[in-house]
This record gives sequence, C-alpha cells and structure tokens, in this order.
Amino acid sequence: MARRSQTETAVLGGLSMQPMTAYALREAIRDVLGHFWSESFGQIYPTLNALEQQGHVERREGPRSGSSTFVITASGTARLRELLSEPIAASPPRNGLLLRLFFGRTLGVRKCRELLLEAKADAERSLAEYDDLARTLSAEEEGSPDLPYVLMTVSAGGHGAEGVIAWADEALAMLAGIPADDSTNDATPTDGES
Amino acid sequence: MARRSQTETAVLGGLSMQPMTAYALREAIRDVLGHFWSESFGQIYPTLNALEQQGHVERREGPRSGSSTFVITASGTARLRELLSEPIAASPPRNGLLLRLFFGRTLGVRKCRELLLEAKADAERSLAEYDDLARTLSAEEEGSPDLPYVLMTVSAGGHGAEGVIAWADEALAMLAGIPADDSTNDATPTDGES
DNA sequence: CGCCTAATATATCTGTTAGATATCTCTGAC
DNA sequence: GTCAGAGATATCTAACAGATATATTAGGCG
Repeated sequence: MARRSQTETAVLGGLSMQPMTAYALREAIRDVLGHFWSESFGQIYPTLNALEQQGHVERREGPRSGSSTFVITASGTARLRELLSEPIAASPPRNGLLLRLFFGRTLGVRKCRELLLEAKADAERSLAEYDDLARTLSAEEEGSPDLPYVLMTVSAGGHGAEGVIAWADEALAMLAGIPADDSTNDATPTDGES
Repeated sequence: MARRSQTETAVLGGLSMQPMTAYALREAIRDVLGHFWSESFGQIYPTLNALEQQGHVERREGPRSGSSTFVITASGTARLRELLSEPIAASPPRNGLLLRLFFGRTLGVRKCRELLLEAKADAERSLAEYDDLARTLSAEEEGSPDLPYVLMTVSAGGHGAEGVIAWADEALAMLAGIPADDSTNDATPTDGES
C-alpha cells in the first residue's frame, strides 16, 4: 500500500487542478512536479482504472475518439486530503555519483574530479533554472493561493543545488590533496608525466 | 541494463572490500553505503549468481552449512573498474514531502507546518550523525587511502542536511504569512480560537 | 479533393526491483 | 538432551519504469 498510494496521491492531485486525459496527466506531472516527482504510463493507467472503480474519478468522453478525460469526484477530493495526511513513504536512496566516489580509489583520482566538476556544473545550471522559475511564477501567479506552496517546492530545489555546489567544492579540495595514483588511472598510464 | 548494472557495481564494490556471504553483503551495504545507497535481497542473490556464472566472483564454503561466501576474482575487479566508469543512471525523483507541500492548500497550513518542522528536526539529527561519523572515521581510519573518498560521501550527506534545514526555515517563514484557512484544516475546526 | 505521411496520443507489455515471507541453522537455557 | 528464540538464508510477489505496439489526427502533396 505504501508506495502505490503515493502514485494515487500524485494522480488525484493532478486531477484536482483540472480534468485531464491520462496522457495529459503524465505530461503535467512531468512538467509541473518533475523536479521532485515522476510517474510512468504503466503506473498511471492502472491507478486511474482503480480510482474509477472506487468512484474517486469519473471517466468522460475524451478529445479523441476512444480516449477518456478523467474528472475528480467529491469522494476523490476527500481521498486526496486523506492521502496527503498519510505518513511519508521514503523511497530508498540511490545516488550513483556517491557510489562511484565511495570506490574512488578504484575509479582513480582523475575520473573522480571529472565527476565532481560535472555534478557542480549540473547543479549550477539547475540553480539558475530554479531562480528563473521562482521569478516567473511570482510574477505570473501573483496572488494565487497556491503560489506560496509551489514556491516552497522550487526553493527546495534551489537549496539542494546550492548544497551540491558547496559540497563539490569541498570534495574537489580534498581530491587535490591526493597524489595521482597512476596504477588506478585509465588503461594507458602514460609514464611521460614526470 | 542501466539500473541493474548499478546493483552489480554495489555488489562488486562490497566484495572488493572483503569476501562475504550474501547476507553480510546486504548488511554491509546498509550500514556502510546506507546514506546514499540500498540493495534488497531480491536483488543481491540473482546478481551474485549472474556474477558467478560470468566468473567475476567465486563461491566458497560459507560459515554455516549450505551457505556461501563470495570472493571477487581478478576479472571481477576489472569489471568493477569498468562499471564505475559508466555514466551515472539517475533514479527518478520521488520526494513525498514536496508532493504534500505542493498540494499544501488542500492539506492545510497546520499540517504543512508540522511536516516542515519534522523534516527540519530529521535533518538536524542526521547532520549531527554525519558530523560524528566524519570525526570518528577521521580518527579511526587515519592514513587509510580510502578515507578521503569515504569522507566525501559523508560530507555530501552533511551538506544535504544543511540545505534541508535552511530550506525548512525559509518555507516556515513563507507559511507564517498565510492566513490559517479553517476550511482546509482537520475535521475539527475548533471555533474557539478567537 | 482525396491519399499518404508523420507527428502526436493512447494503452499495454516486459523485465527490473523492493520488501515481505517462508525456511533453515545455530546458540543458549532449562 | 530438548526446546525456544534469535539470526541467517533464499525465494516469491506485487509494484514499477520505460519501451513498444497501436491508433488517431492533421497537414502536405499529387
């Protein structure tokens, strides 16, 4: 129940903003919640069917022949409120960058530095995006009662990116103190370098 | 291949530190890599069997009758180096806290504040743990060539926690500016509060 | 004016994965 | 010597992501 109900939450949440087809729902989740959430088709369709059976959403004629638009019902709204109040089910951590750095001695100093520089650049890019997004939203949605909540999620992304940047700098400094170990470098240990 | 090979990486990496049974491997991954990685039994056993067939690990008599201890082979070490160099496969984001806050207007101001306070307390607790861990490791493993790499992963956890704390404070300040909307509070809107 | 092509939309399908569970082994107490 | 309980081992199931198969529309071209 733990993980499935979080998909339910995202689906009902999306439909609570406006009625949509399953396809549009996926797009909306990717575009709007994308920075902190994701759902796949294989998840959305069965969830939608289950919610229909439980009466939490209603299926309407869609924009194309044979397609369906889903509308949230009153019981669906109640269910959403219920789900939002449930304890958070943390998803297991899987940070590929840290996994590689942990075995950094095997990977080699040079590649570790490359990974860190890349991670820092990514973080700087997304920090800029978050700042942009916050400014755009503040202007466009000014006065909307949802705005402060949306801004909170954007701000979380920004703080996360700042954390990565600060960490990467620290880690790069630590790396600088390690003598380049030729035996663990790439296959070609050019012995020409002094 | 993307995600499976990351399990392979973690398994080979664990065995590269010392030979272990599957059970011990799981424990080691949870205790040592736990802050940024996780693997389940359902993952470890099939991976170990596959690695054995490919000759990357060897099965030895285990500590109990019928159990097996796995030892990494030379080809396994080579394979690990190869896997560590592969591009990082990002796992899809799923942040239950942000999902709830995004729909904060439906959830209600009060519960949002509770969630934020809880997240902040968690982050403060783990920040203290990371600091402790860094100090303990620096003392116990002093001079180990792996130490700087391990410290990098610990530091990542610390910076992440600091980011969460800073963010939570900011978000709480934003929340404070929102009038408590009784209609979206819990079922009991005690009208006694002025 | 009708056909063909490509883009978009829709739904299902498959292999991967997490976590729970069933079984077995050992240790220590009575 | 036997029993209980903790710990260890392996498998099993349902959730899941991403890829893929199918259908529908719109727009260009004959």
